[in-house]
Amino acid sequence: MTNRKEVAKLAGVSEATVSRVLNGIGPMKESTRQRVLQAAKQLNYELNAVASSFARGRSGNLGVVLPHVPKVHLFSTYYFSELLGGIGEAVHSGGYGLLLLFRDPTVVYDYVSLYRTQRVDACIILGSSALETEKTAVHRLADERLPYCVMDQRFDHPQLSIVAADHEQGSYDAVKHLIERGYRKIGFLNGAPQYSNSEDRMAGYRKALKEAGIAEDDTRVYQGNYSRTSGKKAASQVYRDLARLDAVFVSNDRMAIGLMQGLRELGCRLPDDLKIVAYDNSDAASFTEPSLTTVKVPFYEMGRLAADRLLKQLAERDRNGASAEPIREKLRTELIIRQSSGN
Amino acid sequence: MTNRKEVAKLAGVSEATVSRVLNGIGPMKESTRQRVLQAAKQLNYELNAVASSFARGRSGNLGVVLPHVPKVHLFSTYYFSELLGGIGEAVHSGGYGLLLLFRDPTVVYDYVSLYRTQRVDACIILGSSALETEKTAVHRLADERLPYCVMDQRFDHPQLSIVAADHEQGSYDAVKHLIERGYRKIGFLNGAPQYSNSEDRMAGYRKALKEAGIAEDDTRVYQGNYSRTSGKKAASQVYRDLARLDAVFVSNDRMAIGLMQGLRELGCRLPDDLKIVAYDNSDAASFTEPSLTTVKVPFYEMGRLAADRLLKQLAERDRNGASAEPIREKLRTELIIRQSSGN
DNA sequence: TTGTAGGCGTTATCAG
DNA sequence: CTGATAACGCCTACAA
Repeated sequence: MTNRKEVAKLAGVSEATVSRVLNGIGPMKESTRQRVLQAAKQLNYELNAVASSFARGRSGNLGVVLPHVPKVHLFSTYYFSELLGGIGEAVHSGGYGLLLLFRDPTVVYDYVSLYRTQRVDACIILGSSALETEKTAVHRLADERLPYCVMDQRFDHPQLSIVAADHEQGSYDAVKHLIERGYRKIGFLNGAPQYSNSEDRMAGYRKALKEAGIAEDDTRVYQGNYSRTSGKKAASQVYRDLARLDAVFVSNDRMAIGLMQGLRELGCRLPDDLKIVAYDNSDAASFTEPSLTTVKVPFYEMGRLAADRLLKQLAERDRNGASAEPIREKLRTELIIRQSSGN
Repeated sequence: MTNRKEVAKLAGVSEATVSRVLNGIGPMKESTRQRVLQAAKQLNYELNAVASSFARGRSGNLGVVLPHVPKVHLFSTYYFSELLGGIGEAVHSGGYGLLLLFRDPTVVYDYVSLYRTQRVDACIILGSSALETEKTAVHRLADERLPYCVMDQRFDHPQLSIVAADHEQGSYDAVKHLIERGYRKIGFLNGAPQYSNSEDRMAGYRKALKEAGIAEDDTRVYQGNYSRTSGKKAASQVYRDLARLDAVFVSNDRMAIGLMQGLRELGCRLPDDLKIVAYDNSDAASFTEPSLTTVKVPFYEMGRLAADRLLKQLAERDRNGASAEPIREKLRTELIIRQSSGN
């Protein structure tokens, strides 16, 4: 492995000059620059990223923490893949590395350790939940004023860094759409309760009902876990309650797809027998039969935004040592009307 | 940032001993071990990964090179997300880091540079094509005997490291299935030609026709690029040729979905008017209407296999300096029969 | 504009 | 079983 010393020798300059040229730092004579570049090329030399990181005390990586979800191919999920794509774009164009960090389900995760071991300069936490251990772990990050961002999970504390979508509003819009079309017996198939996500949807659902003067009815609320399978499982309950339901609001497209499959197998005709509004606007939403009326969430943009902000914080910190202000962003959703809601 | 020296002092041992304890290397007295562990915990000390990498001369990362595909959210693609998931699983359980490397479309990529800069110890190349520049870049990796693996792209040279699926066989099976059901006018909507992938499918298609004594007819071959949009575009041509077609074999599910959407908009009834066999067995295949008969490809396993092999090579190399044997694997596909082929 | 030199936190080799 | 010590390759004041 050819190193800086050899290049310096060949170019007839000091090692420091080699570094300056390759990092484009400080003023230098063009002729020197050329000589160094020439020598580097001739020797096939490039900066050793690990050594640079070491000397600089920064890894140059942004970490993305991924949850462990049993039996699910995480990346093949619209939610995660879009978030990751957005993050990737920002990280790439910011010149950082993107390090994927897989959570081990058996271990209490210590985010701070990622920084202590210097594997990342900042990190984005996906699939975070409201579990107590999780909450303390995130608080620890905030206490240490480390650059981090939690994705789409609300905590009560206003000083935590979070990029999220406004799921209460999104859900409200979805349910209101059904109400406006004249449906009043509206069920709700929600996802796993440990995400604030799910609570927010519930809040939006309730708000819309209340506003329309429709009494809530817990027996119309079904519980899934965002998987297609859970949607399919819910089908039998929904089918049983069909007489008491005009429509169902479903917390994501995957569950809605499962639900529709299940209902159809039970002999339902959709959307005639039941109107459905789903959530996410994944690719699949446009080609199910009937196509899904659904709430579009800008996951890609959320990922990009979070990463952009973090990189800016890092740059700022390197410039003047400023410690990070919390990132607080809540993005808007948009209702996409298709056939499943009876149009 | 607390470092080894402080821990050594607190534990009353040398720095070397601290390292040995934390790396679990060599024999040591249990009491010493405990003292060191105790001190480390008390000081909140953990090994600095960057410093370790530096001293060891290995980054501890496996890189995954991602192609740039304009206007496509790469991760939201069944193909890439499954591959990535498999790679992730292997890398994670192997204790390595997973570094995502985004190709810049404007730059000729030099894979060797990834190793020279020490950003990765090994890498997996996704979305590789048969372009000349790509071929030389990969050959360079092989010449340098670096640990790498190309995913699902065949090159003529038998010494290159590749994990692939047997797409010729898969395509053959698909077309044969149609022939066995009595269809003889079989079209083919293929993906972008710069992937060996696509050639192989073509070969399988031809082989099946030939074996059944069906004359080839180039006017029944349509060109897409694996995107849904391209499938939808092809719909008008296919529709025009409908009288000369019993069935179409489509190179992936996404295009098939686009094709079906397009055909339906033109007034086709599926599968009555046209039988379709697709490729990939993505999640969507089971909930399109009609559901897709398709060729299942073990992308996840392919990713895992490639990563596993590379990690083994790295371990081997660290143990005895052995330089890597090329990885050569071709995995089997499986035909999944659903409704779109007329069942 | 360029050179000198100290330091970054480990690993690994070699003694003891 | 443990300690001392020389790398590792680069960055960055500071000096010239």
